[in-house]
Amino acid sequence: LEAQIYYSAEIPVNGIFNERESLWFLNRGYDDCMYRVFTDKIRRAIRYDNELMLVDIYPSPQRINICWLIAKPSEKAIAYVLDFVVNWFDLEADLNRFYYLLAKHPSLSYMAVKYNGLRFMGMPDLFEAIAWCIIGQQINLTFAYKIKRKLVERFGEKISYDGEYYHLFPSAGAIVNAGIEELRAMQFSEKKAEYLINIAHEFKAERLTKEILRTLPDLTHRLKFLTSIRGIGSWTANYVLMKSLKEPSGIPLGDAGLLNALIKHDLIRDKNDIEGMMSIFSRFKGWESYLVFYLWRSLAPMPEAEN
DNA sequence: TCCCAGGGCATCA
DNA sequence: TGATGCCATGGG
Repeated sequence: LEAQIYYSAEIPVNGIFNERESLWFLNRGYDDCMYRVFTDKIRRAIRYDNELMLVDIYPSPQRINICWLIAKPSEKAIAYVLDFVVNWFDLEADLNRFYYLLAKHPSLSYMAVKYNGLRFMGMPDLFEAIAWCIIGQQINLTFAYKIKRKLVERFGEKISYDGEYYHLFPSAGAIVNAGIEELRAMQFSEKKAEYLINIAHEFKAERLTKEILRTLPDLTHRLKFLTSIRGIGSWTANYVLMKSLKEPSGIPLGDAGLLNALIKHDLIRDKNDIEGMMSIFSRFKGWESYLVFYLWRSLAPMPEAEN
């Protein structure tokens, strides 16, 4: 039975795009409760102002098609969703610039071929990105997604469609009303519960927004601003800037996966080899976060053998 | 059992 | 911008 489609739109892609890599990334074995992956599309809920939407997103090499399922969206909501998808899939980057730098590196040049067309997957919602970092600090990803799901199912809005629920990440306003004990019961540590509620207050009071971060002059100032907030250290600040604000030079130094990938490629001696790490990244000015993303990618097996 | 997970902070020197 | 202990729990 065909789903009723109330509106559809398409976004052209700037250059090469490997849609199978994107789908693989979104469905790589973790239980992310923010979307549902089908063989050829992703379905998720998106809110703009007071419009609650459910969309199917069909990625293909030349374009991404979007279909609205629940109701006809307003013009502003359409524009918001298109911008959201462009940021989520990083459709505006010119990957050739990155591949040019990769080609000059003897032990990393293979990535431009093996992961050709892989685009940096972002996290457009800044509050979600920070909350996700707080949750994920120093615990394994499986457990982190488990906690995230509990938080989302308890405090987030949801849409019921075709027998499934589609969730929105909780607003800061919803988390402000959570108690430490309630988050502790969801297996947050005491500190993480404190951090998250405090950060929700910062968002609700609009002392922390994407616009404020964009207004700051450079990466150094943005890092300093973020790390002045309790619970946000260097790793979280860099991760958030690259995932949510498309900061091209963000490097989550100290990241366990990043260090493992660098050691695996024999690019650093050990996890304390800061100079070795800076030496690698100095070759990728303006594309540091892309290198991080590709190094993370290299830790996982290929999605299909014939790739 | 022990160690490590997509860290950060308090404390001590 | 030193080193160490602690937090929470699950998987290898």
